[in-house]
Amino acid sequence: MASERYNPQDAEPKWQARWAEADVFRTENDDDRPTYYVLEMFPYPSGRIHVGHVRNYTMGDVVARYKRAKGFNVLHPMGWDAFGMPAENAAMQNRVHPKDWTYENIAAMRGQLKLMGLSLDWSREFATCDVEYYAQQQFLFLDFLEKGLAYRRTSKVNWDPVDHTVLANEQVIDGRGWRSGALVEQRELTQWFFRITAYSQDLLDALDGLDRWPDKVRLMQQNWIGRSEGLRIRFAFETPPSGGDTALEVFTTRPDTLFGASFMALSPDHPVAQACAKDNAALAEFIEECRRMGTSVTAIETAEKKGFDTGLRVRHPFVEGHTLPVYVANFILMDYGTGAIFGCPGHDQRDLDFANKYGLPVVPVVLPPDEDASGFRIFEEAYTGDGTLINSDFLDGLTFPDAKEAVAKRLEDVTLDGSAQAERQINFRLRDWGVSRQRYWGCPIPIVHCPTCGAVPVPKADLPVRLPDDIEFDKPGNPLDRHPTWRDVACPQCGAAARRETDTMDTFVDSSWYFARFTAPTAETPTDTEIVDRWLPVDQYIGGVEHAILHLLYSRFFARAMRDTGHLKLAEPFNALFTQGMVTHETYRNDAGEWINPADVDISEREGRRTARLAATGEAIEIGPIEKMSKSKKNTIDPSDIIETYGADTARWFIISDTPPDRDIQWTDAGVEGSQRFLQRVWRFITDANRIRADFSESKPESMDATGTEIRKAVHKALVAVESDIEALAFNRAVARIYELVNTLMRIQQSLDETPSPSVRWALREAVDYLVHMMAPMTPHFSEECWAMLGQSDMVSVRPWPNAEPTLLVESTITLPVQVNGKRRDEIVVDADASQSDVEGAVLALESVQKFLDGKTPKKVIVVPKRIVNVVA
RNA sequence: GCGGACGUGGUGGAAUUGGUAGACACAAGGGACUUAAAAUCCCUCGGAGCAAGCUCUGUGCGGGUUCGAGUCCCGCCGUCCGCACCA
Repeated sequence: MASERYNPQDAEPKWQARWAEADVFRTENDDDRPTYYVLEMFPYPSGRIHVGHVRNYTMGDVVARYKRAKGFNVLHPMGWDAFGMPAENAAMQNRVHPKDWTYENIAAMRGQLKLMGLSLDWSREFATCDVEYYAQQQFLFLDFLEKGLAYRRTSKVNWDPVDHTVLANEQVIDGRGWRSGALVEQRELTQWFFRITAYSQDLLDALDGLDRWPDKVRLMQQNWIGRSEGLRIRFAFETPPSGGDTALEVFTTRPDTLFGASFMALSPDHPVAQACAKDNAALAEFIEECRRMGTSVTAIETAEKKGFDTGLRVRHPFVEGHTLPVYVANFILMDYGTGAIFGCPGHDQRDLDFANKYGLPVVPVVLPPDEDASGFRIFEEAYTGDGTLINSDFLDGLTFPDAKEAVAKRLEDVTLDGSAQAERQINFRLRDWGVSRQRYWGCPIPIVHCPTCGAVPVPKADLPVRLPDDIEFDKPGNPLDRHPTWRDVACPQCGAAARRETDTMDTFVDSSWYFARFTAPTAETPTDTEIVDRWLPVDQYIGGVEHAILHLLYSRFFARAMRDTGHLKLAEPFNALFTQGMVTHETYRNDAGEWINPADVDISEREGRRTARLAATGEAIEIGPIEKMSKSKKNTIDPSDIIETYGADTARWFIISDTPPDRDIQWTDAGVEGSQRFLQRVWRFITDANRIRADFSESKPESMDATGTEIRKAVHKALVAVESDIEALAFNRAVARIYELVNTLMRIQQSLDETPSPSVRWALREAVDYLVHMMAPMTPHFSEECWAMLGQSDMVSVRPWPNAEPTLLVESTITLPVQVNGKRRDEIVVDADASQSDVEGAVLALESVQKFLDGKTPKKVIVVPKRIVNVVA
């Protein structure tokens, strides 16, 4: 029976096996065709794939399959971002080795991904925890070290005293460790850094050239890099502090407000503050208090501006005899600028709050354009806008850019202790990237610490530094520190007893260059320079917007650092970036307020009213808001369940339908079932068409009849539309085009008589052929099954994309809407090449237009060729 | 606080970038087929007015530019996101 249903449970494993057998998705590096590298952000092997992965990898696969059909040599690899804390947490909780846990998860997830029918070159697969990969990363580290792009210094860190580890700022919640809940301490630790700031300006400038990145991401990176131009000014101390410098340096972007300065403020960590605290117990206590306050968001928002007068005073650079008090203040950051500011209360809100609290003078020096100088006062609100200078001696009357320039010029020429009192400076918010982690499950930093030679790089001949397998997780902290033998080595330089560096690298390092490694995953060096330059930059990178800053910025840094160490030739790794939206789902709760998984809920809808019940017991369930899928709200869907029930193609089709791929998509059962129904509908259509279509060997009739032409026009127009939609990653529009085409074709097919003409039969053959091709990137198994049904012996996955015939895309006549006074009143069919005056004449003759003109002559007739006609009465 | 994005039927969303608003889909309602269900097919579906062709109205709100505005400009309202004591 030809009307059998399409059965994905049989078809999908069959085609997956056929693809694997023929090895059709293996990519060779030496191939004459143009290259196309499409990459989706590789997953962390948590154990199960989630629907977000399905969305991400389906989008990439559509592009990969489409580009392959378009004649490109496509690189579409997959790997695993496999180092990281969850493996160690699992080790502590379940007494499994992080390595076993990780590789088992990878095996499970690889199996799940294979069920999706992705056209991946699995021969290039690797995990970042493979020693072959992290060994190469250690080479890179040594090369960076040699170039000064990696270095070591002490730095303040958030230290969790219970877990014995450093925490990132995001892992500190209200001053406590996110896992342990312990009060976080500030500790000075010696840490390894990558000198990302060496490229601050370049990373910023090059954003302009990334015109195929979302503006949003570029802007976020721009803000993150945070360039500001200003002046570094030295204020002479009236009486220098003990052992300190003779002048205090500050950075400011508002040198124009210098005459409004009424105090100086130091960070509690500023050397001068530290020095003063030595003989001032009260100040030492104040500094301690500032430290305890913490860095959490709420602490910062609610904290009162507080200060402590050190008793020191500095001289105003322009006003002879005028001195300013020096405070230590809790709102000054040590790691921005110089860790010291001059406070101008009139034009900075924080400075104003501070000045009001401590009774310091408030002198307005910038007058808003619409204010009168004599009446202008500042009380509770600082004026931060534009204006002209007042109360400022030689600056009076200048606009504020001019004033900035005037101050800079004058201070550059004034000397203080033999050097200029000020210099222009560009400051960045971006800081060097601390990569040390006190963790086991990461890439070991290839360094040996020798009591005499210091930090000595492990010679390249001795690489890799392998992670030892025999470790214990019985105590918190880094097990490498407690390993009985691993850390004890001879110094590579002097041979004396020395210790290995036990810190491992931040896992963001692993993901900063994996895209390069995919081009030659077994090379003896980090990259094969010959091959990597052929593939990079990645033509299309696809992933979540949550990586807009860190991962993408680090990767851009790595490309530059790898270029400067000879591993690459380019600076920008990703030519085009696409950030996909999240997957959301309704939430459900029972009477007790517990979250319920969608799989356990039955939904019914009558007269627009939706109700939910627990499938097992019939208990009423409350339907909550639609939210991002999360374990905590239990509103997750397991892709494996969906694939088992409906097949991968249904899941793939659903996830790219309807919603634009950069927006959040709502997962609904109804939507999935709709996708399933559509595939069955196409199956029926092709089955029916197959009965009446012409044989593939039959030649094209000399001339097409009207119905044949109608079919062909619909098909060829859909083809070019689908092409441009896929090129634009507008998969939802491509899907809508295909729906439209199938509707049209089915309508025509239903109206055919018993024995259609040769033209129609031939057109129908072409129609199903093209339809199968158009759907193949989205629903590959289904398309193969259709292709086989049409009697083809090869696979549609290796077939070229069909060509549209230009003559079928143009119409000889067009339908123009006719407006009278901007309102649509009628439409008119005209020749495509009709002259404007012909169109105008025809429109004015229309009865509908006459009716609205009411015998009068129109003032004006606007004819927009091939668009619209508007009659102005 | 600073920066940015968005607002279209019951729902997801189209709209060739200033030219027929609501393509396509989901949901809902009605009908056909069936002993029945599933599956499938047909019809209706922004609002108001008449049975219907038809008319008016309609893209968060208020103005403006234009022959013509979902699209451009100004001012509000709302939602979401990023950064945040950055001098």
